[in-house]
Amino acid sequence: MFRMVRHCILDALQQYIDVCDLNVDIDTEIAVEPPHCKNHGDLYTNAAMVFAKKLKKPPKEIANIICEHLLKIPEITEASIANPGFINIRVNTDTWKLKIGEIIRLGCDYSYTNIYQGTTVNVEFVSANPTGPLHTGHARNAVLGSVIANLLEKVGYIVTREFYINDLGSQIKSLAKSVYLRYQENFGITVPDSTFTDDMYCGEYIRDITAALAEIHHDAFIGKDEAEWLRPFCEFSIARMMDGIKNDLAIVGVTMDLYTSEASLHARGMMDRALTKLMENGDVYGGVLPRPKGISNDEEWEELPQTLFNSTKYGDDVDRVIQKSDGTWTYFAGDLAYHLDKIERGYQRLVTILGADHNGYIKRLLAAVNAMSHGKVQFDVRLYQLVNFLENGVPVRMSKRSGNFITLRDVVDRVGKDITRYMMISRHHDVMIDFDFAKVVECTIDNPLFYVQYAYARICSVFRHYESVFGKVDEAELAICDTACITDELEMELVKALAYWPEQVKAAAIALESHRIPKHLQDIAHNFHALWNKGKTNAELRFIDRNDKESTKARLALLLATKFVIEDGFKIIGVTPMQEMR
RNA sequence: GUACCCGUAGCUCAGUUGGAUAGAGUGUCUCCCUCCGAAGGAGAAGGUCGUUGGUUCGAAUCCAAUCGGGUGCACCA
Repeated sequence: MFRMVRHCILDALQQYIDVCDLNVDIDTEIAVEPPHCKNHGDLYTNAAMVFAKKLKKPPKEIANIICEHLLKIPEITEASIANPGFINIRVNTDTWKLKIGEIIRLGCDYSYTNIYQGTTVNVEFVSANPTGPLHTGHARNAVLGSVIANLLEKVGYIVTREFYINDLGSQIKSLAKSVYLRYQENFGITVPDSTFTDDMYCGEYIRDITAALAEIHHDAFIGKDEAEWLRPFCEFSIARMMDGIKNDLAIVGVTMDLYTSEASLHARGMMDRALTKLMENGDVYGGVLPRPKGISNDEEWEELPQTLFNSTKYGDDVDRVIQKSDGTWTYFAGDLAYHLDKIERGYQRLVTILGADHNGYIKRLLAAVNAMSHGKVQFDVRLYQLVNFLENGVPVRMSKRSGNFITLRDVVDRVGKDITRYMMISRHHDVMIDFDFAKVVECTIDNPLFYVQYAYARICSVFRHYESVFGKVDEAELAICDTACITDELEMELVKALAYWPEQVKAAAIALESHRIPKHLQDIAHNFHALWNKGKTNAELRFIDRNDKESTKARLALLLATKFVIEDGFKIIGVTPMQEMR
């Protein structure tokens, strides 16, 4: 219905003007939506006013043309113009009700719109350093990334979910050293905590790695030089940490398609490739950077000549160092290499999910991708605000090194996967979340997720009741049953809400905003609960009428469609629907 | 100092990417099960969309200032 109106608008204008000159994206630039005020009809569009600006013609003239076309569509019963150029549309009731059968036939495919037709997109998310288990901040990243990936698939993208492993650098060495210290303890060598320097890791999980190491290698590395044990300890620690991270992801329902390691990029000479690529553009030069404003005057700062990327040309605040004065690569060089790797793998679009603490990093990443892909790859970085973790209103301090942090596993163990996922995505990614353990646990009843779950459980309950009266439900039969008895205002509102669902999924995908999905599910659940309660006072609206199988089937068809849409929404956000909640 | 984000009902947040009379949940008040699940529903009350200008048919939304809060600002990863 929504698409039909959009295409009709496009057709209307094509007769009078060359639409190519307008270059309008009919899916994103005009609104075709249910109006806030019901008096305005079923749908409204602002198309006439949008085009009025582009064509420099009066909105009402354009509105007239569009209305004429809309009225040629048999399903549209009314199309009128309101000041200053809104077009209000009414659609035949039977046409709305056809959606019920359509939803039952299509199931979860109902919300699929192939507007991006197989465009390839890489969604990089989590990418936690393999120096410890995932914590609460990663939980938001993981859930957000996975839902965005699901949404992109809904609009026709071919999605690769990717995790970047930072397995080079000083943090990994610190990890290996920490493991080595604990390893010694397995053989009676006491290591006081003071041996651990600030940059080392002394969480309990280090002992888990150590125990496994000692079992395999026994005391082979005791008393040996660092040069001998550092490399194997790095490799072993990373492998163990990544196993743990993969398990952590699994318990929040996240599966990656690909893990790419920084070390492998290094081994393939990707840093050099990236440097060469930028040199070809003339974006590399040797120079000296000014002292950054952010570091205090007490700190040392040497002005040394280095290899720089001219990132300011692409909107960055300052140019960035690729190679230090001693010729070694910077961390940013690794990211250049990684993003060149992604570009060369042929993705048409890249999406990266990062925590708010990376906000200073976005501009240089955008500059890098823009420069290396010659502006041909669409690149979106989504920042999410940090999760404020509270225990009865008191903020929990977390430090990765001391090992004093709440892990993702802790959260899932206490509140479960579904509540964790729902909490992490039900708010806009730009807004901070207060995640209070005590509240989340004690207020599960108040959690909006349960409101939707309850609607779903009630629907399932009706189906159980139906089967005890009329026998097994035949879904194919429901898909084609006569819906003439569906006439009540609340019933029609539910039908229209279901009809609107694919549009909402599409909009959420285009905006990369996962929080819209739970919001719309709540709206649908609300429509359903209202209808349910109306049946309490008005017996004619009850779903099951023992004396009238035909109208019972029609109402069951509506419920089945509602059930499918909730299932679809839950699938997108990765939550399991509950058949019963007793 | 500077970059990015936030500021909407007592509280927690939406607001479909500039649309019509700004909406939910929660809390307060009043009602609704002889009944398919009351973990629900109907209604009342609650607002200078931080502030001030600007852009236009039209602004919570865009722009410029400004106030308050958050997160960052390496040649470290």
